[in-house]
Amino acid sequence: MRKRSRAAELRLRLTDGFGVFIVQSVTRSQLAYHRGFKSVQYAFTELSTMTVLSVKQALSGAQVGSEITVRGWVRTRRDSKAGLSFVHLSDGSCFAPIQIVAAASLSNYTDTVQHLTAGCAIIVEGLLLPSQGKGQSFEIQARRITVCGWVENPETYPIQPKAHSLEFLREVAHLRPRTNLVGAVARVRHTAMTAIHRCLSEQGFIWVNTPIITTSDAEGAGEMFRVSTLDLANLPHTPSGEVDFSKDFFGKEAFLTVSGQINVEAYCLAMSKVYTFGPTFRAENSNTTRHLAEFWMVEPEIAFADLIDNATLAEGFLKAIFCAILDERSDDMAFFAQRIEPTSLTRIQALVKAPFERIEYGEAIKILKKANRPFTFPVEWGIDLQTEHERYLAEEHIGRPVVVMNYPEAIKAFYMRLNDDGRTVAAMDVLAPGIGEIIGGSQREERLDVLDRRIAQFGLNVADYTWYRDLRRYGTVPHAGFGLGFERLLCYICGLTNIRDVIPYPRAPGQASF
RNA sequence: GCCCGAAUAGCUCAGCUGGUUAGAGCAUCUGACUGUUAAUCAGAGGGUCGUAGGUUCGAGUCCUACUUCGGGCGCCA
Repeated sequence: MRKRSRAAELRLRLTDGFGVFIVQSVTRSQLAYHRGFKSVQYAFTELSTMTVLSVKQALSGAQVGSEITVRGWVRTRRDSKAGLSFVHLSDGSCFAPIQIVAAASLSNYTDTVQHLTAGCAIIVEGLLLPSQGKGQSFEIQARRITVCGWVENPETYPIQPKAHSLEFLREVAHLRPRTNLVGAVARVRHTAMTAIHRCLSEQGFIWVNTPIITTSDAEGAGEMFRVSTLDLANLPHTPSGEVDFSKDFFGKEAFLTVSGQINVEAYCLAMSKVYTFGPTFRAENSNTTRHLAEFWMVEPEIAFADLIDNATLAEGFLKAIFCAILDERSDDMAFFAQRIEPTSLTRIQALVKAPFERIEYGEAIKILKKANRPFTFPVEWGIDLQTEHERYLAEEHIGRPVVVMNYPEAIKAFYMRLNDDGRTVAAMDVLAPGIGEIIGGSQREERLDVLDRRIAQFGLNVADYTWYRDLRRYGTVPHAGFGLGFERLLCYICGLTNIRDVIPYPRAPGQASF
């Protein structure tokens, strides 16, 4: 490695607003990269004495009366020929932009400030003051405004200060985080993800990083994406004409995971309370507003637990996430309630207060039979609930999320525990209005003999489940868990109806741009 | 995979049973005005009406195919 000259480094000191020094190294090549941007170099060198605040920190008012610096992207500019321009600046740290008051006396007022358009990246130094106008509590009286990056053609910049269609925003996935909506989703997504880790960790759960690549094609949760380094144009074959996967990278067929559950069960039967949380891949040709080919799933698994414990865990878990959103993202939630779905805020406020409705599958069937309405799919004990049935239960009959438990054994996975009635398994689904199934889980079959019968009954090869069966041979215990579709949860929280709007870069059949 | 719908300016849309030069709001540019709040007012620029065929004296409008997007259903989280 080439020895890097210390002299080639320019050390920059920035405060982050809490008085903590950040020392940042900028190499010669980085400076060369910025050679065309004089203003950037200028800003870097001048920043050493400035207090850099996020918009969120600035709007808190804690540093009112101080000279501060904020950096971000212009949302709107309004001019006053009387000698003022108002620039709304956003940096993603909170929902609200901060208002920059730019006086005509600024040296670059006419040639720069008056040409700022939506999307321009700027650095603003000035005095943080209580606002003289209505609509915001604090604003910055600019002393200096430096343009970091212009918008090369304002006429074609896609993000304008107006309502865009969600369909259009999906086409500009790289710029849509600059909108109110997608910015709010990004913050809520982060908060929900952080809350999941925090809430589980506080209850003693261990986060287990189950593999993304699996050689088990027996996970049974759907079509899988193949992982291979074989040359597709020149596949090796066995004497019998099959593709010879022994020549492949892993020496056998490999896929992207469709669930971490099987793997996390092993850690559950050692660590007691565990969860896995990561990306999950399904190669199903699903074209709906609630399916993605790549999505994130959190799967808690608890030992010495039954289905009731599982449902209780799921309820407390969802409520903890909702509470965190209400506590930490009230600004974004107010926006969703105002512009996206009026009930998005009130429904999760109500939900954290009331116990979840829990009904037996058999009871759900009775309710659906009594429903005074025609269903496309006839209702009979033994059927799997269709979307229309789930919607009726969650949206009309109950009016809020509902846990349906103990489904017929024939329609659920082999690993779910067979109930004493012999015809149902200890499975549960949490159904949310507008979204449908948000959680699917079960108590797992811990009895080896019953598990073996189930494997045979489902026509599965017992040899594929050697290590899974070991867990039942060596110190088996009742255990249970569930999977929560993270993006479906976000849809419910934000009141958005298309799952492609709550993940930064959605992957779906025929769709993997960006 | 199945069914339905849509495609007109940078964006959101209007454009009637086919008929002269395809409109509006926002955005952009110019000007006026104002401690403004997705400001307001006046003006200007901006279009191969998704693509390719067809019907017709004449197609943004009707027909066919294709492409892309959206919605519903199935599979599921």
